Amino acid sequence: MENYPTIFQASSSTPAASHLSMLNMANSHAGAEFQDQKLNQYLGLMPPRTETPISFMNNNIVAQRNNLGDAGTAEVKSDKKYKVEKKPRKPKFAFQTRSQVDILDDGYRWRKYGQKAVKNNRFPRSYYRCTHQGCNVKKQVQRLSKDEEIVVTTYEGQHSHPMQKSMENFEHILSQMQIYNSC
DNA sequence: CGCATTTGACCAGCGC
DNA sequence: GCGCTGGTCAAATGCG
Repeated sequence: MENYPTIFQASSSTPAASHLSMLNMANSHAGAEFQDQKLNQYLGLMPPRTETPISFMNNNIVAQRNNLGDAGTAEVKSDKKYKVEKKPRKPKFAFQTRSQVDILDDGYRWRKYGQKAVKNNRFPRSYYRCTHQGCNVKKQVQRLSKDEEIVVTTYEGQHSHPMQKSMENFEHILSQMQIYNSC
């Protein structure tokens, strides 16, 4: 399995706290300052396969990215029906959250299009696509086998539309993160 | 009825 | 070349 970087480690130990609006920071034009100035800067310039965590916001939240490239928008059609992305692929952003539930409400609507068993993991990986027309943002959701409270959500692409839910969720998540990080 | 989910099949990439 | 694995498709099914 590819080792996607973990952008955030957050906690939402109750289902009611599973809103993750901060995802928008890394994937849309919603305009959080640190997205452009810090996150993109770091993420765009990280050397290949760098494992060094980069801290921002506070010392307990790390951002990492592998070098998947950013020229991956080109797609080719195989001789059959499948659309296959060329490599290098789009940048991916992984969020690691501690949650009882797999489905994190990040303010966007997602449609599940696949599920696969993962090697060395007793939990399947689920594949989701943003249902907004023209927006082909994808995400994968996977629960860790060694710690089944940890849910890794991997985002690919940028939303081309505003999120459909209010930013209240974001504040809620931020407070959750602060609680988590103070532990 | 419309939309979301499930699930088996298919395809591509990679390592051996 | 072959097998394994990840990613996607699409028909069937479920649900409000």
